[in-house]
Amino acid sequence: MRRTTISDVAREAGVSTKTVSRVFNDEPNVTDQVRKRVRETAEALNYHPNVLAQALVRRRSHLIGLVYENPSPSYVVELQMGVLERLKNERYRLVVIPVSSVAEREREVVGLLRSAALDGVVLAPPAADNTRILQDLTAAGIRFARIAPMENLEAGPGTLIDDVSAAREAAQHLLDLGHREIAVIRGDPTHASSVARTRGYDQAFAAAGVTLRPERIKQGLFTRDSGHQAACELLDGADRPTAILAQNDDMAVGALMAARERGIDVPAQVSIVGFDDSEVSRITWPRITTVRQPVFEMAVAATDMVIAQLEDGGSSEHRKHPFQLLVRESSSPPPT
Amino acid sequence: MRRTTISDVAREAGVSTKTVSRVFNDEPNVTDQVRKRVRETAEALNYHPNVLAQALVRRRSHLIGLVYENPSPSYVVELQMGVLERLKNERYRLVVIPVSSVAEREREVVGLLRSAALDGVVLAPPAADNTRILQDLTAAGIRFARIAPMENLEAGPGTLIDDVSAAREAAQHLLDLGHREIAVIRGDPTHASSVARTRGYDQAFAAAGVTLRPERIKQGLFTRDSGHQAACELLDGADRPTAILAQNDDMAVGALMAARERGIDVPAQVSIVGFDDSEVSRITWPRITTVRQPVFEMAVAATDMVIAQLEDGGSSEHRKHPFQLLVRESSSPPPT
DNA sequence: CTGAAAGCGCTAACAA
DNA sequence: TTGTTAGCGCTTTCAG
Repeated sequence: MRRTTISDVAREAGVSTKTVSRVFNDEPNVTDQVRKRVRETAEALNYHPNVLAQALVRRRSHLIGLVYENPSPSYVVELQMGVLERLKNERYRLVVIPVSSVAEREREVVGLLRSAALDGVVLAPPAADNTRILQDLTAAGIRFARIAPMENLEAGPGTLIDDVSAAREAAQHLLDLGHREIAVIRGDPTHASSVARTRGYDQAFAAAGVTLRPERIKQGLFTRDSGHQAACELLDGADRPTAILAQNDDMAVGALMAARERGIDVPAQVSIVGFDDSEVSRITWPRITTVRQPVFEMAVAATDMVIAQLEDGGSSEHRKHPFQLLVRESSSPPPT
Repeated sequence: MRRTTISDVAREAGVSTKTVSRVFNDEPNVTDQVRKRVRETAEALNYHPNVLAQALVRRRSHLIGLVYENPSPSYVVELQMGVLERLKNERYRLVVIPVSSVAEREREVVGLLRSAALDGVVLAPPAADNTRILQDLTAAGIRFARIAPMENLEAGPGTLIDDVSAAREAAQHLLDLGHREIAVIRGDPTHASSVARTRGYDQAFAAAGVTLRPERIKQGLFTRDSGHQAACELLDGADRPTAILAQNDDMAVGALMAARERGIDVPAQVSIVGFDDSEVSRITWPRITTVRQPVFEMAVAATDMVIAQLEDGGSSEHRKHPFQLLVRESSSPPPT
């Protein structure tokens, strides 16, 4: 049993295929009478246009990709929900493209996207900063918009945030509380935001005349496990810091768990500050002081940019998003 | 600047399009010499096969959908990661299809899937139990596999779990600890698992001769907020239960937060037991006692079933997955 | 207002 | 081993 095609309907309704096409695409120049007859025969024959054939001839798959590298599930979830929010009530569908290591696979990524026939993609960090990927995408004619790009800003539109200032405020918060024995858990160094956040922290420390001890700077990977691991080392060390600055909330949660395992009270003995305002930062106890990144809204905006390019050329302007320090229960003055 | 097509390559390499096609599809009957020449001209012309044209003629889009209704983000995340895990190193791509209300939109869902040209779909509850959707899917020739179906088991393959027994064990755990003043927060009644879990609870209560007070049975929606809301009512009521059984972990987390807001110690004053072993159940404090559902593995298995049907007909056998009671820090004997 | 013919870019079937 | 012919199911001319 073959699927019914447009010709079946045309034959049955006694019209040409073009007329059926017109009816299904709400084009003018068809009498209401014919329109009705076509609709009815289509219904009777259980006809549904073959979207692949449409896609081929229209050169549009109506597929939009979301490219991400997965260190932090909560970040990805918000991103994805944002994209889906914008795609709701649109003809476009979301194809999820997880990439194990953008840095290593930059050569393959665009092939991956091409083989999915994507009309456009939303690029999360660190793909958003990868020069090679941006070039290849442009060459392949795949529209894109970026989440929080920090480099190659002229390469295409994106949703910007001021990671440096946001990080500075997070560090300043701890300094204001009186902390001086501060430790830092950095994120994946291949993510530009990690570099930016480090710079922001450093600006705050420099302005306050505080110098971090080298052994108090730990390298994480934006994952909870890496945060846990780093925190273990920090908390088991000879003299424990009074505060930990983690470059995202997942690592902050890892640090919180490490403290809990050791019976170290947060925030009384150690303050913890995260970054992002991920879902997880709100369900732990104590809830984690963090800097809100409007990830959801940024994803909505980026998707909007992709659609705009697809529909009407679209401008390539960036959009700037605000951050906000959220002081919660995981930070307090250092123990006296 | 047009995209290069297979004919461009054929002309340039002095062969027929079919030969180029053979080369790109690794078919036999092409001399190595020709093969090489074709590869080189393709490279020089920057040729990439148009996957939409391939899809049209092969009647295969290589797109697999994941259909879900979103009450619990942590559940969806695990599901999606499972699907992606199985799709890794496959030609298939994942299209995410969130559905606001399966019950209300059952008529539209298959149209939605058809318009995405999906080869197959993984159906999460409650779509997995929707008779109409299963029928339409079969009629449309879209392969599917289901996550934890509870009804229409003969309609197609799925990954089964024994929700009733799992729920019984969760309830039994509280009874064994000595609890008698137990409250229940139910999940969305349109999900069959909610009904099954209720039955499991009831079996345990009946066997122990315990009768729940009607006002201690609250209706939730599987969301954290709904769990929070229900717990507020339970904890503010005249006489507080000594234990709360929530039908998933998100609602359990909501209950935990409600207890915390009121300064009620968990588990000393109130025990809380969840369901699913979601990520969130492990990062709260206390960690939540729950019943592990191997959601990730089930998603892998379901995806496997879809691919099997697509590749080689595939059997339509169900696969059974085990559950496991995980006793953690949120449950203890009732206060004396 | 309607339809015939010519593709979109590819592969299947068959012939050479 | 290679090429020719005919589609896949739709839309786009452009003529009527």
